[in-house]
Amino acid sequence: MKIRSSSTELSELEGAALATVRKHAPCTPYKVREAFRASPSDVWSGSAGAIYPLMRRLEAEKLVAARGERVGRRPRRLYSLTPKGERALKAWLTDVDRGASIGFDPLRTRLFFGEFYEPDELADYVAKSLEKMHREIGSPDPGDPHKDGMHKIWLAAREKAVRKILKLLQA
Amino acid sequence: MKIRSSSTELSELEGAALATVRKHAPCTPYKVREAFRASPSDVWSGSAGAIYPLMRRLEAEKLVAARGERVGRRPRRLYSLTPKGERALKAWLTDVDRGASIGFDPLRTRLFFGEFYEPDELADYVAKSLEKMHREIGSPDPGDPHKDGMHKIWLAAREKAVRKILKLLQA
DNA sequence: ACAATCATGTAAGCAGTTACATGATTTT
DNA sequence: AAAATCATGTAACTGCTTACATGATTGT
Repeated sequence: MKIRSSSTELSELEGAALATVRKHAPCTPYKVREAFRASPSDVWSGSAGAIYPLMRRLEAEKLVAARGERVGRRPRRLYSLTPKGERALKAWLTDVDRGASIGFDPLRTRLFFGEFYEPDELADYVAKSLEKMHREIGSPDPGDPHKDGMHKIWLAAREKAVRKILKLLQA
Repeated sequence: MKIRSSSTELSELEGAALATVRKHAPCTPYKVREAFRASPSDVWSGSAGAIYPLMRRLEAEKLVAARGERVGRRPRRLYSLTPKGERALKAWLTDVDRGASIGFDPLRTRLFFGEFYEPDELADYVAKSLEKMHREIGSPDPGDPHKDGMHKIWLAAREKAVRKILKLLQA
Protein backbone atom coordinates (compact mmCIF):
# COMPACT_ATOMS: atom_id res chain seq x y z
CA MET A 1 0.00 0.00 0.00
CA LYS A 2 1.24 3.39 -0.91
CA ILE A 3 1.67 5.18 2.35
CA ARG A 4 3.37 8.48 1.77
CA SER A 5 2.62 10.97 -1.00
CA SER A 6 5.89 12.66 -0.29
CA SER A 7 8.59 12.32 2.31
CA THR A 8 7.31 15.32 4.26
CA GLU A 9 3.71 14.20 4.54
CA LEU A 10 2.19 11.98 7.17
CA SER A 11 1.33 8.43 6.26
CA GLU A 12 -2.25 7.28 6.80
CA LEU A 13 -1.22 5.52 9.97
CA GLU A 14 0.74 8.50 11.24
CA GLY A 15 -2.14 10.89 10.60
CA ALA A 16 -4.65 8.64 12.29
CA ALA A 17 -2.31 8.20 15.26
CA LEU A 18 -1.79 11.94 15.54
CA ALA A 19 -5.55 12.55 15.43
CA THR A 20 -6.01 9.91 18.10
CA VAL A 21 -3.43 11.53 20.34
CA ARG A 22 -5.15 14.84 19.93
CA LYS A 23 -8.52 13.31 20.79
CA HIS A 24 -7.27 11.80 24.05
CA ALA A 25 -4.40 14.10 24.99
CA PRO A 26 -2.43 13.65 27.11
CA CYS A 27 -2.36 10.20 25.63
CA THR A 28 -0.26 7.09 26.14
CA PRO A 29 0.87 4.87 23.27
CA TYR A 30 -1.29 2.15 24.72
CA LYS A 31 -4.40 4.25 24.26
CA VAL A 32 -3.48 4.80 20.62
CA ARG A 33 -3.18 1.05 20.25
CA GLU A 34 -6.60 0.53 21.81
CA ALA A 35 -8.13 3.02 19.41
CA PHE A 36 -6.72 1.10 16.45
CA ARG A 37 -7.81 -2.23 17.86
CA ALA A 38 -11.35 -0.90 18.40
CA SER A 39 -11.56 0.36 14.83
CA PRO A 40 -13.73 -1.79 12.54
CA SER A 41 -10.99 -1.80 9.92
CA ASP A 42 -8.41 -4.56 10.14
CA VAL A 43 -6.04 -2.83 7.79
CA TRP A 44 -3.71 -2.10 10.68
CA SER A 45 -3.15 -4.55 13.48
CA GLY A 46 -2.32 -1.85 16.01
CA SER A 47 0.48 -4.08 17.20
CA ALA A 48 2.95 -2.86 19.78
CA GLY A 49 5.71 -3.28 17.24
CA ALA A 50 3.97 -0.74 15.02
CA ILE A 51 2.73 1.80 17.56
CA TYR A 52 5.60 2.27 20.01
CA PRO A 53 8.22 2.91 17.31
CA LEU A 54 5.72 5.11 15.47
CA MET A 55 5.18 7.31 18.51
CA ARG A 56 8.94 7.61 18.97
CA ARG A 57 9.22 8.68 15.35
CA LEU A 58 6.53 11.32 15.76
CA GLU A 59 8.33 12.50 18.87
CA ALA A 60 11.67 12.63 17.07
CA GLU A 61 10.05 14.76 14.37
CA LYS A 62 8.66 17.00 17.12
CA LEU A 63 5.04 16.43 16.10
CA VAL A 64 4.25 15.24 19.59
CA ALA A 65 5.89 15.99 22.92
CA ALA A 66 5.94 13.62 25.87
CA ARG A 67 5.49 14.36 29.51
CA GLY A 68 7.34 11.47 31.16
CA GLU A 69 6.08 9.77 34.27
CA ARG A 70 6.84 6.54 35.99
CA VAL A 71 4.58 3.85 37.30
CA GLY A 72 6.67 1.91 39.78
CA ARG A 73 9.89 1.36 37.89
CA ARG A 74 8.31 1.50 34.46
CA PRO A 75 8.50 4.63 32.34
CA ARG A 76 5.35 6.07 30.84
CA ARG A 77 4.89 8.69 28.19
CA LEU A 78 1.97 11.06 28.00
CA TYR A 79 1.87 12.59 24.54
CA SER A 80 0.33 15.82 23.31
CA LEU A 81 0.56 17.53 19.92
CA THR A 82 3.09 20.27 19.42
CA PRO A 83 2.15 23.28 17.24
CA LYS A 84 4.10 21.60 14.45
CA GLY A 85 2.05 18.47 15.07
CA GLU A 86 -1.17 20.47 14.84
CA ARG A 87 -0.11 21.87 11.49
CA ALA A 88 0.87 18.42 10.21
CA LEU A 89 -2.46 17.01 11.33
CA LYS A 90 -4.36 19.79 9.62
CA ALA A 91 -2.48 19.17 6.37
CA TRP A 92 -3.26 15.47 6.65
CA LEU A 93 -6.94 16.13 7.34
CA THR A 94 -7.27 18.33 4.26
CA ASP A 95 -5.19 16.30 1.82
CA VAL A 96 -7.42 16.22 -1.26
CA ASP A 97 -5.27 13.70 -3.13
CA ARG A 98 -5.86 11.17 -0.42
CA GLY A 99 -9.51 12.09 -0.05
CA ALA A 100 -10.07 11.49 -3.75
CA SER A 101 -8.38 8.11 -3.81
CA ILE A 102 -10.62 5.09 -4.02
CA GLY A 103 -8.99 3.11 -1.25
CA PHE A 104 -9.16 -0.60 -0.91
CA ASP A 105 -11.92 -3.16 -0.47
CA PRO A 106 -11.26 -6.92 -0.61
CA LEU A 107 -14.76 -7.80 -1.76
CA ARG A 108 -14.70 -5.18 -4.51
CA THR A 109 -11.33 -6.49 -5.67
CA ARG A 110 -12.75 -9.98 -5.98
CA LEU A 111 -15.78 -8.75 -7.91
CA PHE A 112 -13.38 -7.40 -10.50
CA PHE A 113 -12.41 -11.01 -11.11
CA GLY A 114 -16.06 -12.13 -11.25
CA GLU A 115 -15.44 -14.12 -14.43
CA PHE A 116 -13.46 -16.72 -12.45
CA TYR A 117 -16.37 -17.82 -10.28
CA GLU A 118 -18.62 -20.65 -11.30
CA PRO A 119 -22.32 -19.91 -11.92
CA ASP A 120 -24.00 -18.95 -8.62
CA GLU A 121 -20.71 -19.24 -6.76
CA LEU A 122 -20.15 -15.50 -6.83
CA ALA A 123 -23.67 -14.72 -5.60
CA ASP A 124 -23.16 -17.26 -2.85
CA TYR A 125 -19.81 -15.79 -1.86
CA VAL A 126 -21.21 -12.26 -1.75
CA ALA A 127 -24.20 -13.41 0.33
CA LYS A 128 -21.93 -15.15 2.84
CA SER A 129 -19.59 -12.18 3.06
CA LEU A 130 -22.45 -9.76 3.68
CA GLU A 131 -23.95 -12.10 6.27
CA LYS A 132 -20.69 -12.16 8.14
CA MET A 133 -20.45 -8.39 7.87
CA HIS A 134 -23.91 -8.11 9.43
CA ARG A 135 -23.02 -10.47 12.26
CA GLU A 136 -20.04 -8.26 13.02
CA ILE A 137 -22.13 -5.08 13.09
CA GLY A 138 -24.51 -6.98 15.36
CA SER A 139 -22.07 -6.47 18.22
CA PRO A 140 -22.11 -2.68 18.46
CA ASP A 141 -19.23 -0.90 20.08
CA PRO A 142 -20.60 0.84 23.18
CA GLY A 143 -18.45 3.81 22.25
CA ASP A 144 -19.19 6.92 20.27
CA PRO A 145 -22.72 6.66 18.76
CA HIS A 146 -21.68 9.05 16.01
CA LYS A 147 -18.97 6.66 14.94
CA ASP A 148 -21.43 3.80 15.03
CA GLY A 149 -23.83 5.72 12.80
CA MET A 150 -21.08 6.51 10.31
CA HIS A 151 -20.03 2.90 10.27
CA LYS A 152 -23.58 1.76 9.54
CA ILE A 153 -24.05 4.28 6.74
CA TRP A 154 -20.83 3.11 5.16
CA LEU A 155 -21.62 -0.57 5.34
CA ALA A 156 -25.15 -0.07 3.98
CA ALA A 157 -23.74 1.82 1.00
CA ARG A 158 -21.10 -0.83 0.50
CA GLU A 159 -23.72 -3.57 0.49
CA LYS A 160 -25.88 -1.72 -2.00
CA ALA A 161 -22.95 -1.18 -4.34
CA VAL A 162 -21.88 -4.80 -4.11
CA ARG A 163 -25.38 -6.01 -4.94
CA LYS A 164 -25.58 -3.65 -7.91
CA ILE A 165 -22.25 -4.84 -9.24
CA LEU A 166 -23.34 -8.44 -8.80
CA LYS A 167 -26.45 -7.73 -10.85
CA LEU A 168 -24.34 -6.07 -13.54
CA LEU A 169 -22.13 -9.14 -13.73
CA GLN A 170 -25.09 -11.46 -13.97
CA ALA A 171 -26.72 -9.46 -16.77
CA MET B 1 -2.05 -3.25 6.37
CA LYS B 2 -2.77 -6.75 7.37
CA ILE B 3 -1.91 -8.84 4.40
CA ARG B 4 -2.12 -12.49 5.31
CA SER B 5 -4.84 -14.22 7.36
CA SER B 6 -2.52 -17.15 7.83
CA SER B 7 0.86 -18.14 6.52
CA THR B 8 -0.65 -20.55 4.01
CA GLU B 9 -3.09 -18.11 2.45
CA LEU B 10 -2.45 -15.70 -0.36
CA SER B 11 -2.05 -12.04 0.44
CA GLU B 12 -4.35 -9.59 -1.32
CA LEU B 13 -1.56 -8.68 -3.71
CA GLU B 14 -0.67 -12.30 -4.38
CA GLY B 15 -4.28 -13.25 -5.07
CA ALA B 16 -4.82 -10.33 -7.40
CA ALA B 17 -1.57 -11.13 -9.21
CA LEU B 18 -2.56 -14.77 -9.58
CA ALA B 19 -5.97 -13.79 -10.95
CA THR B 20 -4.27 -11.41 -13.38
CA VAL B 21 -1.93 -14.14 -14.59
CA ARG B 22 -4.88 -16.42 -15.14
CA LYS B 23 -6.71 -13.73 -17.08
CA HIS B 24 -3.85 -13.15 -19.49
CA ALA B 25 -2.03 -16.48 -19.46
CA PRO B 26 0.58 -17.06 -20.64
CA CYS B 27 1.49 -13.81 -18.96
CA THR B 28 4.70 -11.88 -18.38
CA PRO B 29 5.45 -10.07 -15.12
CA TYR B 30 5.31 -6.85 -17.06
CA LYS B 31 1.69 -7.48 -17.99
CA VAL B 32 0.86 -8.03 -14.33
CA ARG B 33 2.49 -4.70 -13.55
CA GLU B 34 0.46 -2.99 -16.27
CA ALA B 35 -2.75 -4.42 -14.82
CA PHE B 36 -1.90 -2.98 -11.40
CA ARG B 37 -0.92 0.36 -12.86
CA ALA B 38 -4.20 0.54 -14.81
CA SER B 39 -6.23 -0.21 -11.69
CA PRO B 40 -7.99 2.82 -10.20
CA SER B 41 -6.69 1.93 -6.76
CA ASP B 42 -3.35 3.38 -5.75
CA VAL B 43 -2.98 1.04 -2.80
CA TRP B 44 -0.27 -0.83 -4.66
CA SER B 45 2.25 0.92 -6.81
CA GLY B 46 2.78 -2.07 -9.10
CA SER B 47 6.47 -1.26 -8.95
CA ALA B 48 9.00 -3.58 -10.50
CA GLY B 49 10.52 -4.12 -7.06
CA ALA B 50 7.20 -5.53 -5.89
CA ILE B 51 6.07 -7.55 -8.90
CA TYR B 52 9.20 -9.35 -10.12
CA PRO B 53 10.11 -10.77 -6.69
CA LEU B 54 6.43 -11.59 -6.11
CA MET B 55 6.25 -13.63 -9.30
CA ARG B 56 9.41 -15.47 -8.33
CA ARG B 57 7.85 -16.27 -4.96
CA LEU B 58 4.68 -17.61 -6.60
CA GLU B 59 6.88 -19.68 -8.89
CA ALA B 60 8.92 -21.02 -5.94
CA GLU B 61 5.67 -22.05 -4.25
CA LYS B 62 4.65 -23.75 -7.51
CA LEU B 63 1.49 -21.68 -7.88
CA VAL B 64 2.64 -20.56 -11.31
CA ALA B 65 4.96 -22.20 -13.80
CA ALA B 66 7.10 -20.31 -16.30
CA ARG B 67 7.79 -21.09 -19.89
CA GLY B 68 11.12 -19.37 -20.49
CA GLU B 69 11.96 -17.56 -23.69
CA ARG B 70 14.55 -15.08 -24.73
CA VAL B 71 14.26 -11.83 -26.61
CA GLY B 72 17.71 -11.11 -27.95
CA ARG B 73 19.92 -11.71 -24.93
CA ARG B 74 17.22 -10.93 -22.37
CA PRO B 75 15.32 -13.70 -20.60
CA ARG B 76 11.56 -13.62 -20.51
CA ARG B 77 9.10 -15.59 -18.43
CA LEU B 78 5.63 -16.56 -19.58
CA TYR B 79 3.62 -17.62 -16.55
CA SER B 80 0.56 -19.82 -16.25
CA LEU B 81 -1.23 -21.17 -13.18
CA THR B 82 -0.44 -24.66 -12.00
CA PRO B 83 -3.28 -26.83 -10.60
CA LYS B 84 -2.02 -25.85 -7.15
CA GLY B 85 -2.22 -22.21 -8.22
CA GLU B 86 -5.80 -22.72 -9.42
CA ARG B 87 -6.75 -24.13 -6.04
CA ALA B 88 -5.03 -21.29 -4.18
CA LEU B 89 -6.78 -18.74 -6.37
CA LYS B 90 -10.16 -20.36 -5.76
CA ALA B 91 -9.56 -20.28 -2.00
CA TRP B 92 -8.59 -16.62 -2.24
CA LEU B 93 -11.66 -15.76 -4.33
CA THR B 94 -14.01 -17.38 -1.81
CA ASP B 95 -12.37 -16.17 1.40
CA VAL B 96 -15.37 -14.92 3.39
CA ASP B 97 -13.27 -13.34 6.16
CA ARG B 98 -11.67 -11.03 3.63
CA GLY B 99 -14.95 -10.40 1.82
CA ALA B 100 -16.58 -9.32 5.08
CA SER B 101 -13.81 -6.92 6.06
CA ILE B 102 -14.50 -3.25 5.65
CA GLY B 103 -11.27 -2.38 3.90
CA PHE B 104 -9.77 1.04 3.84
CA ASP B 105 -10.84 4.46 2.60
CA PRO B 106 -8.82 7.61 3.30
CA LEU B 107 -11.81 9.94 3.11
CA ARG B 108 -13.85 7.77 5.43
CA THR B 109 -10.97 7.67 7.90
CA ARG B 110 -10.85 11.44 7.95
CA LEU B 111 -14.59 11.74 8.46
CA PHE B 112 -14.14 9.74 11.64
CA PHE B 113 -12.09 12.68 12.88
CA GLY B 114 -14.70 15.20 11.73
CA GLU B 115 -14.56 17.01 15.06
CA PHE B 116 -11.13 18.41 14.22
CA TYR B 117 -12.27 20.42 11.21
CA GLU B 118 -13.36 23.98 11.54
CA PRO B 119 -16.96 24.88 10.63
CA ASP B 120 -17.51 24.41 6.86
CA GLU B 121 -13.95 23.20 6.43
CA LEU B 122 -15.05 19.56 6.39
CA ALA B 123 -17.83 20.19 3.86
CA ASP B 124 -15.30 22.06 1.73
CA TYR B 125 -12.76 19.27 1.97
CA VAL B 126 -15.32 16.63 1.03
CA ALA B 127 -16.52 18.71 -1.92
CA LYS B 128 -12.99 19.16 -3.22
CA SER B 129 -12.16 15.48 -2.80
CA LEU B 130 -15.30 14.41 -4.66
CA GLU B 131 -14.60 16.92 -7.42
CA LYS B 132 -11.16 15.50 -7.90
CA MET B 133 -12.60 12.00 -7.87
CA HIS B 134 -14.98 13.00 -10.66
CA ARG B 135 -12.20 14.53 -12.72
CA GLU B 136 -10.34 11.26 -12.48
CA ILE B 137 -13.34 9.21 -13.59
CA GLY B 138 -13.65 11.68 -16.45
CA SER B 139 -10.73 9.98 -18.17
CA PRO B 140 -12.23 6.56 -18.75
CA ASP B 141 -9.99 3.60 -19.29
CA PRO B 142 -10.66 2.34 -22.83
CA GLY B 143 -10.47 -1.18 -21.40
CA ASP B 144 -13.12 -3.53 -20.10
CA PRO B 145 -16.51 -1.72 -20.06
CA HIS B 146 -17.68 -4.08 -17.33
CA LYS B 147 -14.87 -2.94 -15.10
CA ASP B 148 -15.69 0.66 -15.89
CA GLY B 149 -19.32 0.10 -14.91
CA MET B 150 -18.31 -1.50 -11.64
CA HIS B 151 -15.97 1.33 -10.89
CA LYS B 152 -18.72 3.89 -11.47
CA ILE B 153 -21.21 2.02 -9.29
CA TRP B 154 -18.68 1.90 -6.51
CA LEU B 155 -17.75 5.56 -6.66
CA ALA B 156 -21.40 6.66 -6.81
CA ALA B 157 -22.14 4.62 -3.68
CA ARG B 158 -19.06 6.01 -2.00
CA GLU B 159 -20.10 9.55 -2.75
CA LYS B 160 -23.61 8.97 -1.43
CA ALA B 161 -22.29 7.47 1.80
CA VAL B 162 -19.83 10.30 2.28
CA ARG B 163 -22.55 12.92 1.83
CA LYS B 164 -24.80 11.10 4.28
CA ILE B 165 -22.06 10.93 6.88
CA LEU B 166 -21.33 14.60 6.36
CA LYS B 167 -24.98 15.40 7.00
CA LEU B 168 -24.95 13.28 10.14
CA LEU B 169 -21.93 15.17 11.43
CA GLN B 170 -23.54 18.52 10.71
CA ALA B 171 -26.77 17.59 12.47
C1' DA C 1 20.57 8.36 -35.23
C1' DC C 2 18.07 9.45 -31.33
C1' DA C 3 14.34 9.40 -28.14
C1' DA C 4 10.66 7.22 -26.16
C1' DT C 5 8.75 3.26 -24.55
C1' DC C 6 8.61 -1.65 -23.60
C1' DA C 7 10.59 -4.94 -20.43
C1' DT C 8 13.37 -7.19 -16.76
C1' DG C 9 15.59 -6.81 -13.09
C1' DT C 10 18.62 -5.29 -8.46
C1' DA C 11 19.90 -2.52 -4.15
C1' DA C 12 19.12 0.02 -0.05
C1' DG C 13 15.89 1.47 3.14
C1' DC C 14 11.95 1.31 5.94
C1' DA C 15 7.58 0.42 8.12
C1' DG C 16 4.91 -2.95 9.02
C1' DT C 17 4.18 -8.13 10.90
C1' DT C 18 4.39 -11.89 14.67
C1' DA C 19 6.40 -13.45 18.69
C1' DC C 20 8.53 -12.79 22.77
C1' DA C 21 9.90 -10.54 27.36
C1' DT C 22 8.80 -8.14 31.30
C1' DG C 23 6.71 -5.07 34.84
C1' DA C 24 2.44 -3.21 37.18
C1' DT C 25 -2.36 -3.62 38.46
C1' DT C 26 -6.72 -5.72 39.16
C1' DT C 27 -9.66 -9.61 39.84
C1' DT C 28 -10.72 -14.02 41.70
C1' DA D 1 -1.33 -16.28 45.86
C1' DA D 2 -2.49 -16.99 41.23
C1' DA D 3 -4.42 -15.56 36.96
C1' DA D 4 -5.87 -12.16 33.96
C1' DT D 5 -5.25 -7.89 32.10
C1' DC D 6 -3.04 -3.42 31.55
C1' DA D 7 1.13 -1.43 29.65
C1' DT D 8 5.72 -0.84 27.51
C1' DG D 9 8.83 -2.39 24.91
C1' DT D 10 12.45 -5.37 21.67
C1' DA D 11 14.01 -8.79 17.98
C1' DA D 12 13.77 -11.17 13.77
C1' DC D 13 11.57 -11.22 9.63
C1' DT D 14 9.13 -9.83 5.46
C1' DG D 15 7.44 -7.37 1.74
C1' DC D 16 6.82 -3.23 0.15
C1' DT D 17 8.92 1.50 -1.45
C1' DT D 18 12.00 4.49 -4.41
C1' DA D 19 15.77 4.76 -7.26
C1' DC D 20 18.78 2.93 -10.29
C1' DA D 21 20.73 -0.02 -14.26
C1' DT D 22 20.29 -2.10 -18.50
C1' DG D 23 18.64 -4.37 -22.81
C1' DA D 24 15.23 -4.55 -26.75
C1' DT D 25 11.84 -2.35 -29.76
C1' DT D 26 9.34 1.23 -32.01
C1' DG D 27 8.61 5.81 -33.82
C1' DT D 28 10.43 10.09 -35.80
